[in-house]
Amino acid sequence: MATIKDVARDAGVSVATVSRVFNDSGLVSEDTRRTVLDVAAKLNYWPNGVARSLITSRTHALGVLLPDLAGEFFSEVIRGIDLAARARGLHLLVSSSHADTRELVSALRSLRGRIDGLIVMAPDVDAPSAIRASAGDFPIVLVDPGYGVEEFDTVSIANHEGAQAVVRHLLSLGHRRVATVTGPLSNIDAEQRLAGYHAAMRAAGGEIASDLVIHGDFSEASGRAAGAAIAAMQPRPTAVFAANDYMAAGVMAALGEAGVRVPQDVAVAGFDDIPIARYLTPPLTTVHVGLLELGERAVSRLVEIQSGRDSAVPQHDVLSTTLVVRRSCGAPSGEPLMGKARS
Amino acid sequence: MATIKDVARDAGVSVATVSRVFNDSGLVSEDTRRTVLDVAAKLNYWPNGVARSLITSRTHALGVLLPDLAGEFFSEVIRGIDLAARARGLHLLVSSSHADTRELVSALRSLRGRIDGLIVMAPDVDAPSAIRASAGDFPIVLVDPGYGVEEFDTVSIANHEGAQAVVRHLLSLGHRRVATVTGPLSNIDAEQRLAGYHAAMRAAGGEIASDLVIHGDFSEASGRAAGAAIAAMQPRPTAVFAANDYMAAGVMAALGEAGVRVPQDVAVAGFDDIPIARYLTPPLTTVHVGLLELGERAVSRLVEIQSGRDSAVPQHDVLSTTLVVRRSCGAPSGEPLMGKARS
DNA sequence: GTGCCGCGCGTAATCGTTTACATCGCGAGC
DNA sequence: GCTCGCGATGTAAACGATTACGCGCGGCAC
Repeated sequence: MATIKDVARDAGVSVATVSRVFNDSGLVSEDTRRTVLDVAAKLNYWPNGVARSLITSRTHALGVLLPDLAGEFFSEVIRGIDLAARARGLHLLVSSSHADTRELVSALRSLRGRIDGLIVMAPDVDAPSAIRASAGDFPIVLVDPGYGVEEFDTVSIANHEGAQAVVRHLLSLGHRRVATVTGPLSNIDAEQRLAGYHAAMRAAGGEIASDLVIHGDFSEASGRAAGAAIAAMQPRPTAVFAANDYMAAGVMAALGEAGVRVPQDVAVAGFDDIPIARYLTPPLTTVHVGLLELGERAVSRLVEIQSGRDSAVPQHDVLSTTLVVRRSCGAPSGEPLMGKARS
Repeated sequence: MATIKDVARDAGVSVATVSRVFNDSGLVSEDTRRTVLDVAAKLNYWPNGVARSLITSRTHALGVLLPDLAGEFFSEVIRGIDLAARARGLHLLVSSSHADTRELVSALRSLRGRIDGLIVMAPDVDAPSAIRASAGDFPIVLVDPGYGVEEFDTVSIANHEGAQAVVRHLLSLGHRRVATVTGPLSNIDAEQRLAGYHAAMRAAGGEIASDLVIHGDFSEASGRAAGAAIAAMQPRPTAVFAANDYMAAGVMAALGEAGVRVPQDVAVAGFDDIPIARYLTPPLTTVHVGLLELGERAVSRLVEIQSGRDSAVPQHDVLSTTLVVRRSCGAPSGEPLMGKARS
């Protein structure tokens, strides 16, 4: 592969001039400029990004650490990040499936010097301190972290409000016996969504009972199990709030198999508004989370920090949610059937 | 951030020794080894990846160029790549949403020197030559490219066989009037799947008629439109093969709204077996494509080429498909309802 | 005692750029 | 005619690592 020296030699100029041509740093005559560009094209030359990064200490790449890539939740988040990064001419160095904190630390290390900033989605509670300890000197934004992470910039989801809104909606439709299927207990989203459920139930006179809280793990399978349990309960709840859409899908499938009709016999609602939610039968009432925007905000915050503006104080951005009423809860739908198709 | 020099100074050794410690290249006494490691830990030192890459010309990163990140198809492919890369200690530099070939070329350039190999999913027919012209000196694997790309290593999907198998299955259930909804004409998958449909129809005595071929664009919306059209046809086809699962979902939704029952009135089948396929109502009969394996094979081929083995001749790997019978086609299902849940 | 071997380590070149600083030539101003 | 200023270009020092090569030294064989 041709280097800057080859181009300089063939064009009869110094490497500095070639460099200046490729960096638009003016002060090079139109003639030499053209010559250099011609020679470069002939040699298929393009500046080596790594060498460039070494001297400028800018990589034009952002690191993205995710716990997983499966499912539409992560898929949408990373898509949002990609869109935002692309708009700013940044590359993405992704790394997922970090089972434990140790793996996360080793991933962090190998990113040293390769990225200008980092976006981390770390479900583990002890992750933040590990990150602080082993990260390089690049800025970091935590997406959807736990409580009380003061030291980092964060972007999170208004889980509590969203859950409250959807449960309040179910109560407003006349339901009193509203069950919930939770996510894994250690997960912060799950915890906050459960708290939102409790708050709404208390505030609006829902029935409070421990058997109405069914534990799941965010998977479709756990939703199915919960759905089967709900179908068999005596008396049966008249509504179910699942802490994410995948579990809601499982609940609906299990209810259907047990001969329980949705929404006539039991209303169902989910959380996240992943793309498939609208394609389920019946279309799922859920809480819309701007997953794309989550990524956009993380990237833009990172760029802000880098550019020096506003660097000192970590900011805590909370993404608000919107209730999306579809047919699964039995209320008149607020959304046209063909609307908002995401292709 | 501490550099190798800082560590060398504090540990009272030369930079070469520090380097040797971090590269396990033997020939360093246990005592100095320990000292160096201690000092490094104290200074939070870790070798700078960029500097390392510059001299070794190994980046331990793979580039991934995709047309898009949306939807479960791409999501699964990239997940497969990620899994395979992680298993080999490689990072992923992803870049998506390349509307045209020009954008692809500029992305390719900026990858120069930053990756050890490249995986490209380029739907455009003219892409391969553009890639060859502007790529660096790293190996390239094309995933699911068009016909006749002899110069590159490729991994593709057995579209023709898969489509033939599913259509043959519909015919074996007694259907004769089988419609198909195609993908965009320019897309190679769409073309091959349509060819497979035609081949099966001809071979097994299906009804051949041009109005049975309905054009779509792989989006759920186009599937809905096709479904509405099918519901209104006289006489109505008794089965539909949609060229991907998203369109099949749209077809089923539109049929349902038109009061046409699936599978009693019309059998429906799709292609790809994306994760949501099993959660649709009824669960979708489709052609399973090992999307994860697609990624795995691309990565392993790249690694093979790098390691020098078997470098010369481009290989063309074809991933076979499997028919997955679920309830949407009315045949006895081959899959237990709870089976194969992907979490 | 001498020569040789090999371990442990240091010196310095190198990777491909960017960029501060030096240099050169040339027209303007006096 | 001499200096000054400035635009265009070259020289060389970084950036942070890896690694070929060389060197000192202790032990062993003769």
